[in-house]
Amino acid sequence: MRTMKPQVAEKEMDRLADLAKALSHPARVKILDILNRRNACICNELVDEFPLAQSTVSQHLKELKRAGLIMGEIDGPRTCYCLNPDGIAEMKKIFHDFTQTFKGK
Amino acid sequence: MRTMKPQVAEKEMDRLADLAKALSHPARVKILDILNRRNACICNELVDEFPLAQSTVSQHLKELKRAGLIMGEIDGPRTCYCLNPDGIAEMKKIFHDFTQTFKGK
DNA sequence: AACAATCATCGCATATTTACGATATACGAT
DNA sequence: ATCGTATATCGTAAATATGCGATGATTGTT
Repeated sequence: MRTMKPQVAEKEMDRLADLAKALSHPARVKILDILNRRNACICNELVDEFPLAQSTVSQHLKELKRAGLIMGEIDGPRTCYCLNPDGIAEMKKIFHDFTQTFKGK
Repeated sequence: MRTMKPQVAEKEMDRLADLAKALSHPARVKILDILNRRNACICNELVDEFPLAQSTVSQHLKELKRAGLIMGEIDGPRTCYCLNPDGIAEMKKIFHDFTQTFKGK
């Protein structure tokens, strides 16, 4: 044991950067917030919340899916999006662990 | 009072996205970690920690400064970087508030 | 079968990011 | 004054991100 300091491992920092990238656009943060407050959401409804084209929203959804934060379930001609509990839990843990390493309130 | 749900305001979500952008590169996450574990750090020492050119590290430092997470104090021919306590505190609060809005562990 | 609706993907344009080497600036030492 | 060290900034190239409209694929409806 070389140090006692609460450390965040290299891999966790890489994953943190990856999650942060997924959150690095306001539209994506807001999508997560919407999916959280409603329990799930048809893609269409999401599009209505933004001044963005449908294809653009779809791309943002893809990035959130890539990061493991949401899931999309095909339901007839629609796609129903919801949070991915595992990804959200991981995000909570990693952000918590990281921010906790900093002293102060 | 229109809703009781714990909400993260639009502005906070925008700031979250901005902070996330600053954390969206592994090198920048690691710089914060280094500055946290040592109390402060000469730019030069930082450069040695990465397989990156000095100018590249300097750019990453600039982005972290832009986001308000670090400060650079000129000290003779060197620049001594350290965490910006206010920015770090804000980051902790905003990430905490946001992640807390999600149910589950 | 034809049509409308929903959504992902493609192609493209533009903007931003990332990285580097070269240069400029500032300072300390000789 | 010259030189070396440390660092920021500039110019540039390549990669990635962002946004849009058009197109495709799928499904439900008529």
